[in-house]
Amino acid sequence: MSELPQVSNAEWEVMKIIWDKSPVKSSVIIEDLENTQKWKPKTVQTLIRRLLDKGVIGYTIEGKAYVYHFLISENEYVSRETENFLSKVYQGSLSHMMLNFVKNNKVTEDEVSELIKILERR
Amino acid sequence: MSELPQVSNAEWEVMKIIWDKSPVKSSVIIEDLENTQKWKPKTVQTLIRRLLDKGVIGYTIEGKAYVYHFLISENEYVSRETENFLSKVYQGSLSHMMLNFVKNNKVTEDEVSELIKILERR
DNA sequence: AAAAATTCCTTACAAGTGTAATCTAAAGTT
DNA sequence: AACTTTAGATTACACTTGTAAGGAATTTTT
Repeated sequence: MSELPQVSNAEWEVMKIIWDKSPVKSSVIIEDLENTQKWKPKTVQTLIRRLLDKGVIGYTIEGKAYVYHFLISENEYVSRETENFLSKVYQGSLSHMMLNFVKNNKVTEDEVSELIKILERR
Repeated sequence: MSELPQVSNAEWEVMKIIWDKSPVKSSVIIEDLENTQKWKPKTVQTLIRRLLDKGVIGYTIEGKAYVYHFLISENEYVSRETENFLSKVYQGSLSHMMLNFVKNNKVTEDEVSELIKILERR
């Protein structure tokens, strides 16, 4: 199902926190992004609201503030983003991507051994 | 230099053709995308125009029609897109991505051997 | 209780995007 | 030369996104 709502880049930053810390109060999200992204609290609240509207997150009320949680898992989104990216840039092929990395010397010696280890341990 | 202009997804489809066939007449681009994407000729022309405005492509006049060529290489864009993607989704780490692929069984046996071959041949 | 602070909801607004249609000028056809 | 076709330029228009500010209600502080 292509039912995953779109999540913009800015919204993605909010999702990272929610995936990480869910359930989480907005104050925590706001503080985090105020530091890491220099976003105003109002900006963050807009992003949270949009994610609610899109049905990507939900909340329960706990005393005064809302406590947010994700409704769609990180894995679903990561998978979709990855597929989209690979098909857009590398004809959908991970090997293509790897080839390009190697060809352009974008991987260090160490990383190469790590990658091989990961692949062999499969 | 972060001077690479943004290229949207739809524009990217146009670029793929231009990178592939440059120098190329608009009629060729239009026909291609009419088939592969079901886009109207006018839509494609808009995209071409925007790429011109952004300075991603240029043209020379040849008789009646323009002949387009890229001004920024595919490699530059592929690199940037890849970096953006990795840093957004996998904390900038190719190993992370690979780990995820392996963990979620997103690679076939064959692809694994191919990847290893690519890595070893480096 | 009044004042202040917090948190959510509503509104804003420009730039970018997807997806074209219309207008205009040049070139080809009759 | 008039007519038709083609291709670029201009205009359109709604939706998304980044980036907030203003209002309202509720809670906390004094």
